[in-house]
Amino acid sequence: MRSRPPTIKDVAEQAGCGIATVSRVLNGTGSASADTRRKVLSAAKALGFEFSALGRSLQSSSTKTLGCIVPSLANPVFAEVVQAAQQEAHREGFQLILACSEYDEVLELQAARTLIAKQVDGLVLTVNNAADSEALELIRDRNLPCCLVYNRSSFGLPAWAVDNRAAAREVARAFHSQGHVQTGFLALRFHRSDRSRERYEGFAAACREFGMADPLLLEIEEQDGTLLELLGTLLAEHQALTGIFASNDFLALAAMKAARALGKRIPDDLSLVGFDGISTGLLVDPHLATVETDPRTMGQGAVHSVLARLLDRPTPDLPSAAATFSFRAGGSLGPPVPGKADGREAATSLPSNE
Amino acid sequence: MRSRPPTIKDVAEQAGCGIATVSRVLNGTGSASADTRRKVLSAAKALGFEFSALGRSLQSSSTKTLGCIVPSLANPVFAEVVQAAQQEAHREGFQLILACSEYDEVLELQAARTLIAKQVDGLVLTVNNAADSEALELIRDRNLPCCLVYNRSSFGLPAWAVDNRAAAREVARAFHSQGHVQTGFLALRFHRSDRSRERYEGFAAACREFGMADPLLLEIEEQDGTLLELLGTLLAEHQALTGIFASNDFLALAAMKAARALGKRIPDDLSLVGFDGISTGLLVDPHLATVETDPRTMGQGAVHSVLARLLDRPTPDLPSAAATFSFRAGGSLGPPVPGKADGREAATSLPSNE
DNA sequence: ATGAAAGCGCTAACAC
DNA sequence: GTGTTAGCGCTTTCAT
Repeated sequence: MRSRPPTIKDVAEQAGCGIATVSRVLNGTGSASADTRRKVLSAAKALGFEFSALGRSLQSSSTKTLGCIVPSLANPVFAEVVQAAQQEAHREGFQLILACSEYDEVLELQAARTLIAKQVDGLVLTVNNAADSEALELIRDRNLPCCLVYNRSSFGLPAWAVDNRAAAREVARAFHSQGHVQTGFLALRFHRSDRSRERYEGFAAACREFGMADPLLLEIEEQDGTLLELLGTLLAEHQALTGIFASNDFLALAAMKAARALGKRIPDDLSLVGFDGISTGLLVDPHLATVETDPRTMGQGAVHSVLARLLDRPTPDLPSAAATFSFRAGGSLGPPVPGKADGREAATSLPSNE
Repeated sequence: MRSRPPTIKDVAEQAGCGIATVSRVLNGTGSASADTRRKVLSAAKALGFEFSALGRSLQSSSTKTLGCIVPSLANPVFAEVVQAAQQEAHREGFQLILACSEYDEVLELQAARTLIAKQVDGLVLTVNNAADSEALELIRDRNLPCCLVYNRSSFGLPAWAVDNRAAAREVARAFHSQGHVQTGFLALRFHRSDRSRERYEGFAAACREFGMADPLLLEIEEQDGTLLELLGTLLAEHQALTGIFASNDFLALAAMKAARALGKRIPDDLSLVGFDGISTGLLVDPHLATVETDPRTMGQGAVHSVLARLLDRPTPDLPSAAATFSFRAGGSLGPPVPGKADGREAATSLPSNE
């Protein structure tokens, strides 16, 4: 049986004094005679007493807790965001309550409600669609300190975000300078991610700007289970494309795998560019060309912004748009090589040596 | 300015009734006249009232919150564990407070303390060294519902763990059946992870059993920054090894990259086997041979175990040792090919087609 | 220096 | 059917 944890009252009793004295001594606030102090201290130790954050929070109306909502931890980008956010919060004595929206707006709203009910002091979150998120609306209405991550600012909330359109333009520029004309944009859960759509729109606009063909939008709804097969089918249907920009690195890597299964050489038969800059992209051969972002800085920055508001500190500077990403070239991005792709011949080519 | 959120008292006042009535109506407990009900409901809506979990928890001494401690979210295995744990907790109406120990026992203990102070109803965690974790001791002393993940049972706590020794034995068996004799065990943060040590010990014992040479222990302390260089040096120093078992997949993939940079062909010049079964291992070419585990099942199961104890439900069955992993062969594991490794020649070999 | 008491938001036992 | 009240653990006046 779990015996009720000792309370301040138990300590007071054991020490033979009032609860106020215990509070004062243990918190180092107010004064006490050396004798009382000793008695309180030893009583507390004997009982294994620790303050309950509950009573304290109720009293102070501050839980020292931040809510954190991300779509999923399966994407390493969000795992890193959360990890960094947790660390930064911890440094300031705050805990993190984690919720995953699973790319679902209903869950997202529900999570926001729950966290608000738990009286979190602030929130850090990536929403599915910042422009019309009920969760954000709720938070804004409650006037709760909050910062977005990887979403562009919305509802007047601060945001640590990547400039998706500018980044996508760099990708288009890179494809163009390598001589690509027919490209595709590969997206997973397109309608459930404003990031993905911004990347597509920026890419399409830039392709036009550089005189390339409009990129083909290749949407995928399913999850990992059959992902490789779906990609295989998709790639087989669009042999004319010489380059594909994927909405994130994981998808790009999967596409690379699927393309290889089709006998395609990367980048000769098909160039691939991802988005995010996850470390795995550097472990494959050739490495994945991508838009590198910095999830750690984002997560940390977002917490910092929230805490600044909470603790009345100067608001931290948001990074300039240009500083939110950097393009990683080479590897899976090269000039298109004319001629029919063939698995056997491809196999005799030298692997890139980067 | 953020105005104080409305309390039950505000609603009672607005509805012209007592707070108990409000509580009864809004909680659907007890009865009320249709008229009162209507007034309360509309008052609550008008005020945007939501119960504060704080007052409720203080009263019920249950926070509907679970603590979760993992070493890091950088390892996808733990990211998945946490994600699954969060989902399972959510299904039962529980939230998750997340803490990362960063492979540090001090942080681990501190996290446990904080979570206990926050009055979490239970804990799910992976500790650095289960056998002598002060955090576990604390939790055990408090008699708090708790379940370990990826650690073997310790302090009498239930555990959803992989049978590291048995799994490592399968790895040794695989190496042996391919004709390997001189192998190495590559470990990151060896002394900070009982999992890693168990894998090594099981591997070493099994190598002996199969008549192979004792595996060379290759330890690495540093983090990612210079990881590839360190690995390159290490591999260059141990050219005699034909096979390496890495303590986790990420490390194995990094080793693969480093080996290639040295001009080694995988698996001809060097066979590699990882541990965990992260999805990335299937995206590289050749795929990574590894011990597949199921982090989602582990995370979910652990929460389930804790909740069972919390809600007085029958204790779920832990998986049998043999069911905690499965060996994935092929790909980066093949027979050792005699002859000096050379980058140029290696380049002309056919890539594996799995 | 220290104790008594109010009050944070809520639920439940008890009156009426 | 509904209001009053005690009490969950704590901090903080306010007396003494």
